Amino acid sequence: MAKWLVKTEPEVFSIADLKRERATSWGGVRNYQARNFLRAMKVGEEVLIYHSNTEPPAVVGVAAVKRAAYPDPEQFDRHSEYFDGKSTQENPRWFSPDLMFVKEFPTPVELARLKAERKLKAMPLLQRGSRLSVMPVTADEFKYILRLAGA
DNA sequence: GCCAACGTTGGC
DNA sequence: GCCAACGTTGGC
Repeated sequence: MAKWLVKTEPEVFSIADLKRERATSWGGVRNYQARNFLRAMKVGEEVLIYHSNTEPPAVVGVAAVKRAAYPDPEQFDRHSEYFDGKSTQENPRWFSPDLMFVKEFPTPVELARLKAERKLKAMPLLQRGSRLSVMPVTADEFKYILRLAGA
């Protein structure tokens, strides 16, 4: 089973929102590399939730894949900011899985902390200039981050 | 198909 | 608010 990490801006959608809603469609991703990772997610796989563009940026908890990726309906909605005129029902471009809340860390693992860990230095999240919003995490990295969270 | 211009991301 | 990094767009 693969492990994953997804970024979200807490001002837009936070882990507290996910906790309250129990599950959500992880939509609006409009980057091909990230899209490919979303499509590779399988039901039951675990996903680290990362808060970006906030102070401090941090891994804040865990979700799980509830439903494998399906075409993101917003790409067909002319009034959505995620509308894509080049997508068709027959040939959708963008996909979103459903993610469900698993747990929120009592203590978030801050970006500065992740950066200080040699074992995590290969994570795309920590690469200079990486803007990838969905990425795979190795089993070791996943375990290690849970340990840093005291979870 | 190249590549400059532009927009976005996201840490700081 | 700044700006580096990167992806996308569009003229040619």
